[in-house]
Amino acid sequence: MVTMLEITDVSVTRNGDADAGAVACCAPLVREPLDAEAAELLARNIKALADPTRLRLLSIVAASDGGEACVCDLTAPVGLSQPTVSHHLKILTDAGFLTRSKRGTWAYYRLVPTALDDVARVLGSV
Amino acid sequence: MVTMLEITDVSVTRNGDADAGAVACCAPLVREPLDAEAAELLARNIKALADPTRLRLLSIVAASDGGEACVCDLTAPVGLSQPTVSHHLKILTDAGFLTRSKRGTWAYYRLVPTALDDVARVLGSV
DNA sequence: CCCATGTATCGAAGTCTGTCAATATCGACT
DNA sequence: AGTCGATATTGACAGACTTCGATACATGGG
Repeated sequence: MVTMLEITDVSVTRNGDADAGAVACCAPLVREPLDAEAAELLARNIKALADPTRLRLLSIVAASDGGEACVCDLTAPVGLSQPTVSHHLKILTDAGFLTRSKRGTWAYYRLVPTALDDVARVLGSV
Repeated sequence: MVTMLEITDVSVTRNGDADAGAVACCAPLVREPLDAEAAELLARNIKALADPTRLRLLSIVAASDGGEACVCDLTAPVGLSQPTVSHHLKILTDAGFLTRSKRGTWAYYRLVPTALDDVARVLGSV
């Protein structure tokens, strides 16, 4: 699918407008009760993960060659339309779990290194 | 709210009917791509956590005296009606994050020790 | 036996979510 | 310019979710 191409443009879009990947906001959740605001914030991040398609997208991107994948590589594995995949990728990017870097006509998505670990750290007590 | 009472009935309900707390189903998510079935299962568990009220309920229960709390102790902190709180507690119980033990007219909820850690382990790569 | 209390269930209203087809946008190549 | 290919956005629709009031289901006490 992806032809050889010299890398010209590398505009990395962290997140269009939504809240940053400030996931590791708080203590391990079982340590002390969350106030309403912290709960709202954490829930918004977890909600981005609470979908089977998005979980698969994350794992596919992570396992892809070079740690990145374009939309065209992702539609077939999850078996959904291109707009739907783009929509899910936007949600994951806005939540801070993915970065988007456009090269030519392709948009390459890549895992944000610590984002998932941060959520894991808040949930778990280990 | 809770009067002293001799412990007679201790019928522990792990989960009424839904899937067990088989959260730690799979590898760390970024290790290898999830198949559709594993993603569906994991997403269902994460979805139970993807709500601010439920996150607060979990943390309040965890921080409660004796590690357990009844519904009457939980409605006030989250500021929602009793049916709504019961509903959220059922979702958390069905997902395997809480256990329900009824003593007298009260229903006491308690954290399932490793449930949250299991989810954290699947998400994180640490 | 009846009542009071704590909890669960039911039904409904409003909102949010996942999905697609259609369309717009952007970049590359001729 | 013109076209083609990859991606994003829009509009629409069905289904799920959150919440509540009303009600039913226990259980313990008079």
